[in-house]
Amino acid sequence: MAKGFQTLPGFRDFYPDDCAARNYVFEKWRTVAQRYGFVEYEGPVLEPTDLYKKKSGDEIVHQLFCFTDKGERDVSMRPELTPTLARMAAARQRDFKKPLKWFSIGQFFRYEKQQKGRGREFYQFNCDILGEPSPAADAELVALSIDLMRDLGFTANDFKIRLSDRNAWTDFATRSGVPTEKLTEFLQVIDKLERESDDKTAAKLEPLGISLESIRDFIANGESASEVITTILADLGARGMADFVEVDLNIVRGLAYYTGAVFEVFDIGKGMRAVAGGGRYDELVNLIGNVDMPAAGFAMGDMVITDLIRETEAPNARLSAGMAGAQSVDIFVVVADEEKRSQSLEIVQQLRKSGYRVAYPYSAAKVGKQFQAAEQQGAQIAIVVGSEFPIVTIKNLEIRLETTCRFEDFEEELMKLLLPG
RNA sequence: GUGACUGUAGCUCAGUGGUAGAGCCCCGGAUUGUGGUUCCGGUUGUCGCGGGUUCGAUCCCCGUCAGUCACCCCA
Repeated sequence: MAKGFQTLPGFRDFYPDDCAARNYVFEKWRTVAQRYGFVEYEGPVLEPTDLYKKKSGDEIVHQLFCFTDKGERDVSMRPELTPTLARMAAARQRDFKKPLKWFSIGQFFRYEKQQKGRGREFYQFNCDILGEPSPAADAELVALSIDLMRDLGFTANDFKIRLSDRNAWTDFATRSGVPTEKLTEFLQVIDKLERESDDKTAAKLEPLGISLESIRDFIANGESASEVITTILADLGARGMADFVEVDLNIVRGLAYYTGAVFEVFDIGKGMRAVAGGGRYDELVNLIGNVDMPAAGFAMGDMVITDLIRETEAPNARLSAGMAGAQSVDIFVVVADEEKRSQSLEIVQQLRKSGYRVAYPYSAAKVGKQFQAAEQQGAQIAIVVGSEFPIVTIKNLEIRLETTCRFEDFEEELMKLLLPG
């Protein structure tokens, strides 16, 4: 351990169990997105650094894995997908019917100090609707995130959606006389409202001519703060999802590019972390690709959600079941007599051809050991091939019931054993 | 980038100023063809790395690297 190589800080090895857990999450992401009619896409892992500077400013470079390639290009490992998506959508926007409903599952890199729920490499699910200005698109994304959480095994007791609308705040600011150029600064103050002391917040608000009380009042009446929120709530209510949603104007999200509704998937009681977040960004595609295209989307990272799954009973049970299913075989062929190894192989391949997951021992081993191996690999069925071949024994390992039959009939007998259960 | 805590077998951790243990895991076995229990046996460590104090350090001190957590940030 002291010698040899280790992973770089913030990078992970995925041993089979880790990989199974990761793939379980991926599978949920993918199936729920497809259930909503989203199609999958992917972009390059390496992009010109300017792509990110354009969106986020020059300081972003400190948090990028960036370098100069052999062609003297300034390049970066992607820290997020949205700029790539904006470029792709803009470049071929005439090729696609609107709205575009696209999702992606990919790996991202950020040069940051790692901590709980955050490494230098992670996977992220991105889900976006482009070319659709209606709040119906925002509601659809919220609904998708709710269904995703439910598919993972979470209930309304485990998480909630905190829904907000940046325009509610910009309207509020305008009414209150905040100059346009101070808007971003104002939103930053709102963003930090929950984390900063009242005194500090009040001090920051003073030069903007706004009182903390008026902010509090506004938040208290969030439900009626904007028409968009009302529309989204009605939409989600019609889906029977009202219980999951809470209007919370505290949410504005740090990003400068959000232009309308924003939301976060928030866990309840396990440390109150945001497990996913997103919102409307109607101007970003234009900024990156010079094409006007309204857009909304959200993203979920693998680290926080996996932590949360492991810490919550029902979701964790589902995860374990999913992992076990992915890592087990269906049938174990016991080579009881080495003389019959070639006949065993014939059976093995026939079963595999039929689509079963099949394992068998590579070297001579006692029958007891082989049954142990069958057990350990999660096989439901063992087929014993021994000296009595062409008679073989088929055993259902769960109910410990076995029958014998001729080798020619074993698949038929197999079905009988699998069905009664 | 800042701070706190931690760093002993593959894993979870004991331990003592005189060169180390337990459990789990893994491997083998329990009168030669039937499995989750049980029993027996076995392997493994430059005690994170470098330096210092000391007759001597895994244990004390400094540094470094790594990990964990918090802050910052969070696309």
